[in-house]
Amino acid sequence: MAKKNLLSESLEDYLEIILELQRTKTVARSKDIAEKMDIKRGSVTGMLKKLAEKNFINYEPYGYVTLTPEGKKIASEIERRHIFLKDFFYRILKVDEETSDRTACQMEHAMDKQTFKKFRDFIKKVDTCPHCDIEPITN
Amino acid sequence: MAKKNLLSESLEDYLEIILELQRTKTVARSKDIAEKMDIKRGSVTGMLKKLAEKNFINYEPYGYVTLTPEGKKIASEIERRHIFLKDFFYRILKVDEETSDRTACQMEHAMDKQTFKKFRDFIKKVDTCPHCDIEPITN
DNA sequence: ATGAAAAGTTTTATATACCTAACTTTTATT
DNA sequence: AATAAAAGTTAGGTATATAAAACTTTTCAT
Repeated sequence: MAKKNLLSESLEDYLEIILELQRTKTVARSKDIAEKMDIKRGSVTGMLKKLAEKNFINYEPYGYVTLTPEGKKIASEIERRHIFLKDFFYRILKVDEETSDRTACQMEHAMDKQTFKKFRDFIKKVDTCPHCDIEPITN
Repeated sequence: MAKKNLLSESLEDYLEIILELQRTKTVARSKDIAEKMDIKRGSVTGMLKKLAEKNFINYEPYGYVTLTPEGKKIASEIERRHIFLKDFFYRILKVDEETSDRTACQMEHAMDKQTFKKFRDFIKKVDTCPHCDIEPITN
């Protein structure tokens, strides 16, 4: 059985970005979400309503957005994956930064919890293993 | 700049499945595509029309479906990725087969050509390196 | 050769996630 | 306090990918 996520990839991205904005700007504003995602402000409102309905954010019209505990949990998990994957592509595989970021953003939604853990443990082991001195990858 | 694919993930999946059906059943039938993808027959028709319009398949109403050279090229690439990724999850990470298959299916669309090549080369190297004897992963 | 079953198609409808443009609320300036 | 600018919302519209159900074409058994 496919273990279906509660949230679409897109909604997970919103949570991730809201978390990031909370940290860097103290508060998440609709305009900044729109800018980060390169979409229009109007599109954000509807998605915030969905997230509020599912209880992942606190949202009042014209107010600021904050993550609920459940929202924060998911956002943190996605963010951790993003950071790990981007580092893997950028530092280990020597993919350029922009591509590393974009690819991480795609892949962070693709694995279930257990699979991602196995993946991360595997990469970490290889990365830190003194015998596994993988040659720098060349183009 | 995001190097945008010509095809959506969904359309790429259709091509991959058509290729597989061509091999296993000689010919790709609408019904079998629907079954493989767990969708309804009616939904297949519209997607086949799109693929035909973009010149990735040969399609005549009520006829059989075949891949054009361009379609075959893409289908083969996606299939290669699928096989590699599934094997990585299943054999190397010891993820169960169904999950390995599903995760491969998600990830096969996430990386651009160059990034995938680097990923594959990295995994291959670790997998065949006599010093990199990664302990079997335990749950 | 006919009629039923199977396969394929069409039409209408749904959900998701966007956009545009007009409108409202908030904020900031004077 | 008035008002202009900025931020946010709303309403209507688009594209993608699906479903349901009626309809058409093809295939197959007799």
